[in-house]
Amino acid sequence: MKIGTRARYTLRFMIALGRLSSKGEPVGLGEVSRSSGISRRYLDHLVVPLKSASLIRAKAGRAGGYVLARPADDIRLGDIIEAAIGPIAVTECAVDPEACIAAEFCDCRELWMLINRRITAVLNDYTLADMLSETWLARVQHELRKADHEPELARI
Amino acid sequence: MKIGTRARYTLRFMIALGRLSSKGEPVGLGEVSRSSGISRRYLDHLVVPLKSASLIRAKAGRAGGYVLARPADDIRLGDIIEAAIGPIAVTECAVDPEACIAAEFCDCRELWMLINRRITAVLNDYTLADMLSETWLARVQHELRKADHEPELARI
DNA sequence: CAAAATCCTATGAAACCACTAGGATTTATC
DNA sequence: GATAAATCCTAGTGGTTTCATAGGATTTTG
Repeated sequence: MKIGTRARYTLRFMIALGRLSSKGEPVGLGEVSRSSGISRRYLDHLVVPLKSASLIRAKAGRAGGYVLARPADDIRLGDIIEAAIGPIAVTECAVDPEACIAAEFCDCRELWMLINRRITAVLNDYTLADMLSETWLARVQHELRKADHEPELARI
Repeated sequence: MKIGTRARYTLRFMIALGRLSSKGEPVGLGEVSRSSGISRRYLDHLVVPLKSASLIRAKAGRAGGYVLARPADDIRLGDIIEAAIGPIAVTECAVDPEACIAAEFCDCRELWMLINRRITAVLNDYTLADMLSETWLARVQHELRKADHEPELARI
């Protein structure tokens, strides 16, 4: 039930890239490394699946680097996470009904499916642009309060 | 982002126990093993944290076994899962604000918190009694359709 | 006492994760 | 065309966690 550093760092990378490449100029991994605190060598890895998924574009050679392949508001957080670690599937059976070997014993499948949906719902509701915007924090904190059933508890 | 067999088997164990011990008689692990398809030896392990969390009670010796320590409608699914694998925390920082070392770089904490809340919300909304009831499947499938924004798609 | 159960400790195999490393290739600039 | 700066490709390692089995000690009831 953990989200590993792979997914977390990948998201942080995309946020950093979104900030640094706003002018459309390629950004080198060295610069991203400095501004995100992720080791240059590790970034090398994170970048591969993002490229395969066409979320970023690379320009090789001197003065090369990476750019977002699409506008940030067209990149859902789920796209990023799935590129990093594959499809969201808290269990096999949550995603593939056939994968449930113990169907005769086990009534848990719909529960795992429900949890899976709740996670993907969050990830699909927000885009990279949302996380880059000024109002991001306020928006999520508002959502958090709704979940809490604690309406209107100002914290600023 | 996986829910391991530990948590899944523990839940299945509790469901099986709930069914078998409805009369308040202790149920042996041998019987649970047969009816749940989980190896007797492995059940031995799953049972320990459930007992520590006072979700089940053991009666040792001949004709001993386990019983639910409370009525099933007083046992939330979250209680079971947390007993099995500890607090739900998709990331450290989602649960402990201090755990975020990279706060200066990273704006992801509220996102992980939100996902964490969505998961615990499901787990706290339902009880073991819900999963034991006849209407369980229909209820969850209804929830799933709501999430889909596919209102009223009958499937029976 | 003996059977049937819980209870305790250990261990091994496998998978997964985080990260490092070396070096090949590409390409803009001089 | 050489060079520097970047991407790109392939390995591999150390550590942790997880899944599961096993042996045997202890408890308690018939």
